[in-house]
Amino acid sequence: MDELVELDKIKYYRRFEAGQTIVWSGDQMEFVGSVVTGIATLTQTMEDGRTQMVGLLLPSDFVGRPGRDGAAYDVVAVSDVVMCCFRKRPFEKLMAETPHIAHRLLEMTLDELDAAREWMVVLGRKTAREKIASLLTILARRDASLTPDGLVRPLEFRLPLTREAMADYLGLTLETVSRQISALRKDGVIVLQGKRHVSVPDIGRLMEEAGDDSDGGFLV
Amino acid sequence: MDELVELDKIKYYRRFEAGQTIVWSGDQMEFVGSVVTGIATLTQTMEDGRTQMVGLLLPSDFVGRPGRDGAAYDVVAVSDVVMCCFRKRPFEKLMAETPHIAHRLLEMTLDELDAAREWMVVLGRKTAREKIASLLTILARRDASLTPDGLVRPLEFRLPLTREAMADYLGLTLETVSRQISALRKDGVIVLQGKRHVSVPDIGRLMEEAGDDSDGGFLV
DNA sequence: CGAGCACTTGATCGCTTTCAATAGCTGTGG
DNA sequence: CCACAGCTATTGAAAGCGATCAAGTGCTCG
Repeated sequence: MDELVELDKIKYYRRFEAGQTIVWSGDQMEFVGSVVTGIATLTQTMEDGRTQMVGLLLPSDFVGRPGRDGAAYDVVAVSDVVMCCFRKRPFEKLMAETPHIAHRLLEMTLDELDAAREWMVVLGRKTAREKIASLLTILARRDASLTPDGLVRPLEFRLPLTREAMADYLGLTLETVSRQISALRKDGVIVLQGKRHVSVPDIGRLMEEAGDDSDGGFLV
Repeated sequence: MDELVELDKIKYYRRFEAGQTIVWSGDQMEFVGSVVTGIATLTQTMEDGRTQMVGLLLPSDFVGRPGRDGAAYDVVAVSDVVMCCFRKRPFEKLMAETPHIAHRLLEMTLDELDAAREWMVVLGRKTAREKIASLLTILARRDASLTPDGLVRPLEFRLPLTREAMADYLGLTLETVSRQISALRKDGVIVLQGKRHVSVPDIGRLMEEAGDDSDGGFLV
């Protein structure tokens, strides 16, 4: 794997604090990279201040658009974030020379496109309650897939996002997010320990609430 | 350009009638290709029948996911459609051998991803009126970019979608679409000749209504 | 202890949906 | 030629869901 050696030579790490903007929309991007630890968001803001999250970056997710100069969206660190970065020009050069990297990038971009389209259904057609359940399902799945041993029961995870960030992801207001989370808790779909720790007694139930065709309680 | 010759060898054309489903979600896809003439949509349907369009395929747009077996969405011909197809296996083989094709495909996928994210803002944060104006802006822009001479004024185009298809694109009901189109017409933002022919006296005005930061009346 | 922040909860408003009736168009068959 | 079915689109009235406005709670950190 020669290309990994080559990638190693040009990689470096950067650390960002929670709340810090990693990239400003419209700016030149001098690097591409991937999230190592922490959570970041991709957001678009309209002139009047309405904002919509268009991507949620969890560890292992790629950031940047090889071949494009400007950043299309703000990238904001939600928690403290460590990123593995490659300077853009050397990375693009390497990409041009190593087909394997381009292929891998295409795969990842297709995955992102699928995720974006899945999210369009959530935004366009789901109720507030279904939106919340959908987000929780995704977070639960991502969390479980990162746990090496596979199926952890009972399913528990920490909410990485504030109510406002969830609202921006879901096209809702933070008040509605809060109300729907309370409602799911009252109905026993989720159990909260504090404001940020969620446990899901029955993932199948949660997926039903999300309106997805789950018909099974298993992940992945 | 050797790869074009190779592509030529494996390409063929298929014709689909308006209303016909080109690909069923979940089915194996035996080809990839691109739209030559006509309009098709990518849609996702929930079990209870709610449907959301997640892509609009105009001439030159690519269809298919190299490296993936199943189709993720229904592809439906809105008008009569002619597609240029390549059998999937030979195409993938060619792609593996010719880095240029993989690069081109990555470019196109990044474009689609941008379009999907732009649409997430529309779905999540815009009002019904802004949604309609956004769709009309996109159609006007696509239409103009296809006209070889560039800037055609006055801006006129045929609406390729039914009210219901627009509703599915915008996450609205067809009644709301109808009402908002009527409202934009009453306010002079657009002029209708019949139900399907639109002319836009002032594209800047339309873009303002879309809530986008236009600050200029020029296209592209 | 008080300021600041994230969150919750309540009351009301209004936009979009829902339900329903009607119009216009096209094609078919008596 | 007209009647009628079937489809697309428009319009009206009423209902409902989420937004908005407004307190108030609980936690952390100075």
